[in-house]
Amino acid sequence: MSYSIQEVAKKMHITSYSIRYYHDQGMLPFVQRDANNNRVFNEIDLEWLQIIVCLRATGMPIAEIQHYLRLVQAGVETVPERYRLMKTQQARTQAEIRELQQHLKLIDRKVAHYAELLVDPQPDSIVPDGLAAAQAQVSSQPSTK
Amino acid sequence: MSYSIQEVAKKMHITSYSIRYYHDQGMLPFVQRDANNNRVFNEIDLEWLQIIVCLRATGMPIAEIQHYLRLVQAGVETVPERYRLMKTQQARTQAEIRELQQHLKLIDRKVAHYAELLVDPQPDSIVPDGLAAAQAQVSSQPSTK
DNA sequence: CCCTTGCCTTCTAGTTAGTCTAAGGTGTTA
DNA sequence: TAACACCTTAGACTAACTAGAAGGCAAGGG
Repeated sequence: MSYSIQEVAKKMHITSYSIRYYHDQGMLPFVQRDANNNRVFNEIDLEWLQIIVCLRATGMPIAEIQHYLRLVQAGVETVPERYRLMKTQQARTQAEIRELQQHLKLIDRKVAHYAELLVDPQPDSIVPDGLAAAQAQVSSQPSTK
Repeated sequence: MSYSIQEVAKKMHITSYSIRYYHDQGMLPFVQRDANNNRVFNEIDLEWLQIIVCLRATGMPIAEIQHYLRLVQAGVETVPERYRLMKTQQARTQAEIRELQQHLKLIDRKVAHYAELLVDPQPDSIVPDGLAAAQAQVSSQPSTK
């Protein structure tokens, strides 16, 4: 099976712009062209793109992905470095998930707070968002340390 | 208590560049200056910055954070919109976490695969990274669709 | 008193990773 | 034969930082 750039874009949930960008950066070295110079993607290209999308989404910079690609193409003697690279990425992603979960807690609190206010509106209450307090501060001493 | 920009940067795990950037964008409206024109941050500013960092880390664009800030400053009648905004951000963050967990699975598989290769090296085996297969494809038919 | 160190300032330029527009080619359908 | 849909490239634009240059101010040491 072969696919057009738009089909691939839809399949991968990214834009065709990004795919062209990755291709321009040499990250899709096996993409073919048809008689009209259009890019033609096959299963292998999709597999590669899947990895690129995964690594990008988990925060790996383009340059590092390019390096990884070169390692894979270089053959089995680069397996140790590939292993280290993936281990690092694994740790990075786990950390990122934990961080997001922390941030989510704050958002959950905000949601709960606003839900409460919606049910039981406080007439301009005390310290709701840390902003009522802020405005109190503004009108108090100028506090030049 | 009041803090210098570097102290705040350390506390919040962001750079002083980012803090100045947020301040320049009007997102820290209560930051004071000392006699030397240096920025002086207090607890309220830290609270605000905490929210900014949280919303940015969970993917909210600067413009939307600015909008949220304006809502908070506008008073209680904006609580319904603030609620909707935070609900959206909550959903966005939950989706992002799920997505990262999916991507992590692929990374886990790569790690496991390389770990196996390290213990039991396959002499340039079949379809390890989707690249041995790719190179096979290259040397086969040019496939101009 | 001067000099260095260190932290701050503003302004400006550069970076990353896309994202989009313009101008144009090709192929299918009405 | 024209309209439409799809592709192409080159290059401009964007968001959100990120960094460098040039300089102010205060503390401390010789």
